[in-house]
Parts: sequence; structure tokens; C-alpha cells
Amino acid sequence: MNSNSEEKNQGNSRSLNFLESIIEEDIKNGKNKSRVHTRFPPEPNGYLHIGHAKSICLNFGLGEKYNGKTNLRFDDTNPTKEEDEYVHSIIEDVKWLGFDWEDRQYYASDYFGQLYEWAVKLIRKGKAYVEEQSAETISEQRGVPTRPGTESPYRNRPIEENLGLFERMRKGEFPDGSKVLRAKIDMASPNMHMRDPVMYRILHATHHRTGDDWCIYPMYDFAHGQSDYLEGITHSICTLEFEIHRPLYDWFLDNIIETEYRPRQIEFARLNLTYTVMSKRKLLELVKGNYVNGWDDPRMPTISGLRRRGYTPESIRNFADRIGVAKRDNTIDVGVLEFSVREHLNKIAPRVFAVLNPLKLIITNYPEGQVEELDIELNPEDETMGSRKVPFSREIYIERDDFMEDPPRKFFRLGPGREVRLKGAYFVKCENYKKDEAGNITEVYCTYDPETKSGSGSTRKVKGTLHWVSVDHAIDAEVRLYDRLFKTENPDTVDGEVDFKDNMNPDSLKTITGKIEPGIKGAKALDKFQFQRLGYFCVDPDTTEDKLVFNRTVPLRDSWAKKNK
RNA sequence: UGUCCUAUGGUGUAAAGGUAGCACAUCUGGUUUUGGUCCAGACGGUCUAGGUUCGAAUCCUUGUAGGACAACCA
Repeated sequence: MNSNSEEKNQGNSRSLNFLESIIEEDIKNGKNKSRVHTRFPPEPNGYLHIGHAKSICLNFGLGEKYNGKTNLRFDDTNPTKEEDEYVHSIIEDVKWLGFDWEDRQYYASDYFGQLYEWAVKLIRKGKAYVEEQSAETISEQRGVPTRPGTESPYRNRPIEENLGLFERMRKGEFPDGSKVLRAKIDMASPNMHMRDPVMYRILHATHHRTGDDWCIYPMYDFAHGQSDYLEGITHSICTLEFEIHRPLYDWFLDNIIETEYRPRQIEFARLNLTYTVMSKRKLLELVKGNYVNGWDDPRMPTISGLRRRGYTPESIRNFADRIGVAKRDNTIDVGVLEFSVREHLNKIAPRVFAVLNPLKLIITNYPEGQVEELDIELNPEDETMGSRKVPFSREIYIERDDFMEDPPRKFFRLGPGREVRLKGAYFVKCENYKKDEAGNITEVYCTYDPETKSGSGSTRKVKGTLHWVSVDHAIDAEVRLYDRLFKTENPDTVDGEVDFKDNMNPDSLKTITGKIEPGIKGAKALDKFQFQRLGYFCVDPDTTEDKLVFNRTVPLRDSWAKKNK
């Protein structure tokens, strides 16, 4: 899986991203014995999304590239928000993306015992104290970024007293919120996180793994760096908003450990996508409010949503590689994601005929009752995929958009007197058509030219080629046509009182019934196809034995539609 | 009126003091039994002002702009 880095290093360029530069520098200097060990540390309080995929690809990618390792670690220090369901979904998603953490699946909760001992150690060193004021008071005393805070009256409590109180906190003698353990650092620091941050809080809550063993839980800042340390992590890669936490990350380690080895926190800019919201909170809101049908709704930017939509792990990994990584805020055009999935599906998806908006076409000079089994390639991009048989007969469906009563000259499809090729079959020429009282075209009448059968060597040319499905052989399927969930490029933008949900696209899902060639029978959930000339489609898990359901992953590029916009 | 981070085509991302390149998007043209794919080409960029240097996207200073930080969340 090193092909990407090899590609990058081709020629004489050594194009490294800033993370790789740092790592190579560290390796060169023999830092941490030149080891590289990363980790992906999700909190199990929601489903993973495409932004996490970037982080996963980064962390595991770096591990692979530098012959190191990557751990999966659940950052589960807050029992009130974390659930087992999320742990399972995260495991499934990371695996599906194609990464392997072997036996290195850890939990911050694995370290609760060690963390507790280290907290005691800091108390003994006079670097931590038990606070008894309310959260509100602590917050007030912390000050604001531009003004220093004031010291807590409990700040200089004797060590023995702190030890006793902390012990009793652990034993469950105090109610939630009545006390916290704070690090004694600097109430005047311009960095708010250094103003005696909370290390432990009392939470009489059942933890998804440790049950009721604990009623005090460490805060993120008191857990993350030490967890990294315990796992031998060398490069602890996280997003930009933790930049300001780094001094604290280092402070705890410096005051707890004596070894030369030390993990290093490095921050990168998180992914933003146009027409997409990416915060867990907002995604949760969409799910809970039934704006979408669950975390894996194909319109969601979650990994599970993308999977159900028909994205492949390869396409997501290529996407992550393509967008790069840096420290400046960025918004990627969602078109890049779509390009990535088309790129992969074009190579692997078998082609199939499906008519989504059917118009009946009758070939008047084709014998009634006759059926030809035509042999049609499965993928022009990959001959080894071979071909399939498609039945052809006197009455077929074509796409309504492929016929115009009064077409412009550049319209390469069917119209009165015009001739087109039916892909894999014959040329047909439109002789007539029928309309209902409302003026809708109901049937098109054509004649075919038997000399023009595909593969017969006929040299006649025609400009347009249409896909089609035999009326008698067509299989009905439910087809879910998805469009972007939001109609504005940046749904998060708060113009006045606008809620992000007000920016939702009311037409993000259209469900129709399509006519598909009979060979589609037996398709299994998540099987992917190109509906020729339309787009890439994927079998939805809602499919049953007698009802096929497809999701449109992404339409094909359509320069004709674009020109006519 | 604090600290920290960031600034390269429309959007991303390279160039480690020496030809500003690549991808997506956009536009042309070619091939094509998918108006797809593929191929070829075009358009378009170093935030400002100084300084160092033979030479600055890169180093220094200044300004400007954007972002982060004031949960007992992560």
C-alpha cells in the first residue's frame, strides 16, 4: 500500500507534506530511537465521518510509510456521552476503509488506574489540588483571555489534605460537581488552558467498559498525552483546535515521567467540504430530528453513509491523498470527492442498461414475438470483465430525455426522421410518435435497419447512441436519486438567524421506479453498477428477494446537460 | 484590544534561498457503439509595505486578513 508515496517520490521531487517532513527530521535525528508510532483516537460518541477518514488515512498512512505502527484507541473518558454502539461502528468503519491495527485496540479507560496514580503523584509534588468551588465560580475566577484569572482559595491547601480528599472523591463520598482535582499551573497564563485546568471530575455514571468501578473520571487533557505515552506513540496527530492544548499536553508529561522518550503532538487542519456539515453535533441533530434516515443515510457524510451510497474504500483513500494536508483552514469542493468515486467506479463497475424515465419505443418492422439475446460488453475499461446477454425485442423503453419532438441541431438523439444507434443492437429511425390529450408523448414508432447490427461490421455512422431495455424483459426496481443534502455551499454560515437546517435541499432524495435489464436479478447489497449513460448505482440493503432497491452514488459527468444550463 | 496558528490560480496542495509545479474545477480540440472514459491544449496564483541577499513564495520587520482559546466536552 505504498504506491502513493512511491508515486510522489517519482522524478526528482521529494514532495513531503509537513507531517512527513517533521517525521523524517525526527527519524534523521534519532528521536525516540527513530520509531514511528501513530494512533487514531476517536471518542465513541458518534459515527465517523469523511473528516475522520482524512485523519485515519493520515495516521495509518504515516504508520505504513515509515514502517511504524498505528493504534486504534477509544478516547472514552466521559461515560455520560459514550456508548458501545459507537465503538462497534467505529471498528467497522476503520476496517472497511482498509486499515489494520492488529492487536493494538486500546481504550483510554484501560489507563484509569495508572492515571489515578499519576494524579496522586502530582498532588504529592504540590502540583495539583482539590477544588471545592462550583463550576460557575471556577469559570469566573479563570478570567478571560485578555485578563488574568484569580487564584482559588483552595489552591494552597496542604498536600496531605489534598491526598485525603482526592482519595475520598474516588471512594464516592461526594456528589457530582462538588469537587474537582485541578492542576496547579498559572492563573495568569495568556493560555486559558494553563489556568489550573481540571484534571478529574466526579461523575457517578456507568462507564461502557469499566462499569461502576469509578466515580471520578479524568479530563481529556489529563488522559490523552499520558495514553500516548503508555502506548509508545511518537507522533500524536490531531486537529488544529488542540493546538492551544499542546503546552498542557507537554506540562503533564514533563511533570509525570522521567524517560527521554516523549510523544509529540502535531496539529493539522481538519477537512471541510462544500455543501456539507461536518460537526458530530450537527450530524447527530440531523439523525435525532429525523431530517435523514439514520447515521448511514446515503446523504450523510458519515463513512457508513458513504458506504451505503456506493463509495468504495479505495475512492475515499484516494480522496484523502488527493486533498493533501496542511495547517491552514480549507474547504474542499465536494466535486473532488465525487471525482474520486467516479474514477474508481469507472474501472470496476459493470455496465448495465437502466431506463429511469421510460418512454415506449416500438420497432414496427421488427417481428412480433422475436427475441434476440445480444452480447454486450460489461466494461469498456476492462475487457477481462467480459460481456453479458441482453434481450432485444420489438418493444423497448428508452429514456424520455432521449426523444425530442422538435430537437435542436446539436441534439444527437432521437427525433422525427432522425436515426440513432441502440447500443449493442441496431440503428433505428423515428417514423412517427403518439401523444395523449395533454400533449405528452406516449409512444415512439421506429423502423430498424437489420444491416446495422452491432458487431456486423457495418460502416455506417450515426451520431447518437442510446441505452434501452426490452419492455417484456425489464425488471422494476426502486431507484433512490440523491442530491446534495444542502443547497448552499457553506451551510454552516450563520447569516443572521439562519439555522444550518434551513439550508437543507428539499430535493435531496427523489424515489422513482426504473426499468432495468433482466441480468440485474440476483444483485446483492452494496453491488455497484454503472447504469449506462446515467451514473453509478449501488444496491441498497433494503433490497429484498422480490424488490430491488438502488441508490444513485453519483451521476456521470454530463457535458450536454452542462452546456444546456 | 491577550496568547497562539495561518496566508501560493476559482478550490486544494507542492517548490527545504535558484525555471512557481500538480490535482480538482473551468474553457478548446481529438478519439469514442456511454454527450462517460481517455488524450492533447488553454485560462489562471505567491496578502501589503519595507529589509537581508547576486538572487526571496521561502529568511527578518511591519501592516492587513482569517482561524483557535474563556465545558467539571473531546
